[in-house]
Amino acid sequence: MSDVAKVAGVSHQTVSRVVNGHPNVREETVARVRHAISELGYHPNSTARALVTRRTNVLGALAVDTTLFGPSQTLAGIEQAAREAGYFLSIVSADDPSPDGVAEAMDHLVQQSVEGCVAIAPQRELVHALAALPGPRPLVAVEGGEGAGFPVAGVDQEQGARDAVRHLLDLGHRTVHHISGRSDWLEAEARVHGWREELRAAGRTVTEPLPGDWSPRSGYELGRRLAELRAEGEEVTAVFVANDQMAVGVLKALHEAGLGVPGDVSVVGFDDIPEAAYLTPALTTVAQDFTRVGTAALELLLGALDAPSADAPADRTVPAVLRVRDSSAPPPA
Amino acid sequence: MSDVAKVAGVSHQTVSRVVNGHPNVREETVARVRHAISELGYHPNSTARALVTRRTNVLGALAVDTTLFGPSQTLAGIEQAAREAGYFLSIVSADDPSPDGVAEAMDHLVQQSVEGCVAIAPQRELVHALAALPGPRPLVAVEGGEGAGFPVAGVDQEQGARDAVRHLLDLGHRTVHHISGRSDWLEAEARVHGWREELRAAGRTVTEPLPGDWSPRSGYELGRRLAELRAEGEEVTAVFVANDQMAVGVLKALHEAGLGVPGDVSVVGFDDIPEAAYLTPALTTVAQDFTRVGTAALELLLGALDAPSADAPADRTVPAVLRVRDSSAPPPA
DNA sequence: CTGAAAGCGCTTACAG
DNA sequence: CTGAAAGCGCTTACAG
Repeated sequence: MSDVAKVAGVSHQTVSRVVNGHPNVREETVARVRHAISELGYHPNSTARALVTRRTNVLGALAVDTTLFGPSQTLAGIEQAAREAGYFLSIVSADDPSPDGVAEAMDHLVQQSVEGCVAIAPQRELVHALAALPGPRPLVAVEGGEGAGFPVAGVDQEQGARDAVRHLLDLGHRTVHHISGRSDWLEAEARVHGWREELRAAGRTVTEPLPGDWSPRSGYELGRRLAELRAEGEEVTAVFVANDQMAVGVLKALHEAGLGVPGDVSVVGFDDIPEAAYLTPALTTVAQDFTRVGTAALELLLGALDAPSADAPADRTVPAVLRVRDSSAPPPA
Repeated sequence: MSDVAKVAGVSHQTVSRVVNGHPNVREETVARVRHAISELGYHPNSTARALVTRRTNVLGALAVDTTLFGPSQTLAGIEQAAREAGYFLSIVSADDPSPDGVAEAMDHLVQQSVEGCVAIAPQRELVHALAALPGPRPLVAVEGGEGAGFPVAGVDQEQGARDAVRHLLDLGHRTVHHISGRSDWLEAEARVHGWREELRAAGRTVTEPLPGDWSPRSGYELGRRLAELRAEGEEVTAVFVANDQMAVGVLKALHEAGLGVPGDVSVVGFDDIPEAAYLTPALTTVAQDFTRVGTAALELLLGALDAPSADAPADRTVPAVLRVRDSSAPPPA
């Protein structure tokens, strides 16, 4: 900056003024300074600026298992929103949702003096660990479940699950089986809950959920189990699968068992991954708008940054939307 | 820090010494300082430190379309490797590979004073834009293609493609059709090249590649085209599809056309997405180890950081590995 | 083993 | 409209 000042023949604070667009600088001076800046290829040192303004302009993001579709999409949404708001985004992943793992990850963010943080926190354990930590504040959670002391942005999982079940019931199925996600995930729990409640509200039998782990493999195994149940005489005509990846496995298992979808069994997934519409049969599923969730989370964070004292910031819930395709139909006559 | 010094009854630079683990501090002093630190919940200000050491400890990552499996996996690999190396990772995405879009994204990184940058640069245009930019340096590219002036880490796309074709040829197919990826992507080009060369080396007919765009939808459309070609009398017994998502669409199109896989047509994909093994039939594909690519990219960057003068840093190539499953078999008799 | 001094590159009042 | 001064919170030689 002092080099620029020298070349332009002004003091370094005049340079600062033009860099920061302050008024009260003669036009000709501005021009001279700008010229010197581009001539020297000068870039303001963000570190020095941050030191004096006490604003780093960086936000932190805690990411989890990005091999999963949802988390990786959400992260992209957050990044985009952060950049639009003029912030830098520093990410750290927590492969390990234990208190220690989370503490280490958050410490990384704290060390960096982030101004705030959004945590993708789909697991119950992770949310608890986050709440217990001094960590960076303000903090907003994505898919985190309420009551942990920070605002939450997420998709209305329960509504999505209810819509899926209702769709199947409307088709004429007497009940709907469920293959659930990892039990430590809040989303898995919310979908189980929505599924169960919709069934109860309709006065239908509620079977035991088959516990999956989100992976195609577990979907496959549980799909086989479903076929066995059917072979044993249980009425299995429809299944709501907690995510599309498992649904892929279910489709395969059912096919191998000689069961037609949707002829014998209807299948509904969750997520609407890009492949969903091109599976055989095209998968009926519940779409989540992860980009909107990311944007909503960032709005919440920005709000907290603007008004740190505001108590009880409202959560943000994005609706889930059912997309009916070819894997669901009326039950066999 | 001065508060800590006061509480511990030492000067602030002694505090600095214990924080930075310098030798030559009396044990008892260290203990007193540590005590004061934890009592006050003190965290060193990374900004102030960065200002004086001239090291921000942050690395930048340029990400592209993270809805795609590969890029999002690679990013995760980079993040992990960066953290292990003690760096922070700031990400910025370039949805737009044009010079302007890239310039804006890289500028964001420059403003942040990153010490180096790894760019996921799968498109030719993006690589050129990167090379033309003053941008942050050192810079290493992932999947970027050589000759742009910075080291590159990536999977051996050509070898992967050749392996896929060889596998099909060994099965007895006379030739192999190809559904390619987005033509502006270097990986798409490398796979086309590998496919073509392997066919040529074996003296087989090289058909015109069918140009896809990576999406399941384009796979579906091109799969239909393939079925038409076959109906018109062309010998279509095997197809190498440039990624698994398109292969999903191809499988659907073939199925709808009444063509069996692998009975009538063998299909081989690329990527080995989690769903691949659970499609019907389980997809033979070429796996890429994105985590290793991310790690390799970071090693390259760290090397460049250590020895900025080292000329012609070697590129790093990770082998692709063919995974034979159920979608490939000998041609119909 | 420990402290006084200088300085990293900026911005923010304060003068003029 | 513009400059001299102080200070953000650290680290790095330099003394002692």
